[in-house]
Amino acid sequence: MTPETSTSPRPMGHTYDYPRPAVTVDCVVFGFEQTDCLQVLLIQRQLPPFAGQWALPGGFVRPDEALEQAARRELKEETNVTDLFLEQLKAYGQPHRDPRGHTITVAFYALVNLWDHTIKAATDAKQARWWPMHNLPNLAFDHEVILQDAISTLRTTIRHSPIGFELLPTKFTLTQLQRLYEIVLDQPFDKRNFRKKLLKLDILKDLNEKETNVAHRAAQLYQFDQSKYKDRQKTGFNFDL
Amino acid sequence: MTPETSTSPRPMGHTYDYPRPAVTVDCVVFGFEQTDCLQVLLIQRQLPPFAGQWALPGGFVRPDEALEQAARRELKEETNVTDLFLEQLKAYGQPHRDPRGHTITVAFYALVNLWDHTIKAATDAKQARWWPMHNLPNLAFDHEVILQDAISTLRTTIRHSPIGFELLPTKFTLTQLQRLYEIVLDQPFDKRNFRKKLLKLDILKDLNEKETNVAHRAAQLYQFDQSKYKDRQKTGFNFDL
DNA sequence: TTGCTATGGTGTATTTTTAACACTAAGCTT
DNA sequence: AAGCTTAGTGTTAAAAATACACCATAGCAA
Repeated sequence: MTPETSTSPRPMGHTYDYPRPAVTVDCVVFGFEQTDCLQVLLIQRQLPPFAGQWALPGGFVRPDEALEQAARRELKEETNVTDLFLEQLKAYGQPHRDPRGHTITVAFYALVNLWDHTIKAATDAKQARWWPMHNLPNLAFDHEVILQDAISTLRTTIRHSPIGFELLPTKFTLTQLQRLYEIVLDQPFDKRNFRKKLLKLDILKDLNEKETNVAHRAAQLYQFDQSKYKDRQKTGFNFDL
Repeated sequence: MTPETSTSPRPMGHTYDYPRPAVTVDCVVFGFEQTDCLQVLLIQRQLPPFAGQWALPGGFVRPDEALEQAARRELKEETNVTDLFLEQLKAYGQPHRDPRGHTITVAFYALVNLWDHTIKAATDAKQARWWPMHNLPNLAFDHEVILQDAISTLRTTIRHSPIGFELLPTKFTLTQLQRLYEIVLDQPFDKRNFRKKLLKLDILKDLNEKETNVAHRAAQLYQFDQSKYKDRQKTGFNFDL
């Protein structure tokens, strides 16, 4: 979400020779669940404008704070999520996107895996919860636009760069990986071809370890091998799934 | 470039409850010349900080001005370039990137064709000129970083989306197009394969018209056909050169 | 213990795409 | 008329993408 007006104690004014827009950061946080759907983390606004409406987590950039740092801080404050994959999406600066006045927001998108991270909803007076992509509430500000841009960027990026693993537990099966791609790209893949292709990339480490507690044949577990990936990159190789 | 401090008459102060970073836009303008090299448009700073140094054209975002609009305005003011292809690159907000204080810049990259546009250098007190990519001067602020990011984005984007045509005259030959790709991607292409691939995409209009005033066999002229391209897109087709 | 259910895991044949490669054609210059 | 310079064209071999169906194994229930 974008600026609050009265959360912290009111300091004295800050004066500049020329008018300045306000600057915020907002985060589109994607999560993936075995429920087989992509989810987005939203918070419910407590204060006007758009009080009661759902919005992207975010807030003001502080003095001398880097943009990414601001995004991580706000995410921690509002949703208690830390150590996630975070990448800049785009800056949005339409003059009337915030009814309180000219506000520029720098949007980020983030990927978390819901196995390792448990989101503590409702910190402060703000409620945070996951929403399935298919069934989103109305969003405050221009956050619908930002969210759509984020999905579109996620789709493009996941095909050209191995970021999908960020949405899975460290140890995963090839079927889980395939599901993830099918859901994000909304497109089915052939099981045999998918496995062939991925194993041929030679960026997965076979853990010689199997799933447990499943009511069927246990699947082999794999792990994304970052160092293998970097080696392969040097040899002019493309991920391109 | 980034903020000036004393260009316009000094208005009275503007006061806010919380401190705000300054917000600017900067543009990486790419041009392509038959000299067979990619060029970047830079301006020479007249005022401190970094007076005398070369920098990306840019400046403050005005109140209630959209980001892209600000970028276009600054480009026109500083270099007299209008009507160009302009796309947002990234926002840069490292706290000390501007010695005058916390300043966030939203960078854009632009493509112009040097046949149709003639850049009027030296408007105002600022000098503007094209620099070949291989031989750039030192740049002010963090503009080297921005420029490198822009090239890298240009390389990626030109391979997946038909933006290369923006750097060529409306009517061009297949050889010119191939040169452009070779220079931007710094990679040779096989003449026959390149032509086959491009013609097969079916997004070029054969103009039934030939080059003139050349000291050798005249080449066929083509034009990028945007409507054909959009039709093809609908059929789930990828540019992917 | 048997068999039912659910998911894991594997290979081959066909088509499509990519890559490598060299000569003739045409227009202008001298 | 010869020579220079760039335009324009087709084939073959290798690699990659696609389409497709059955047996294996673990847990659970009868």
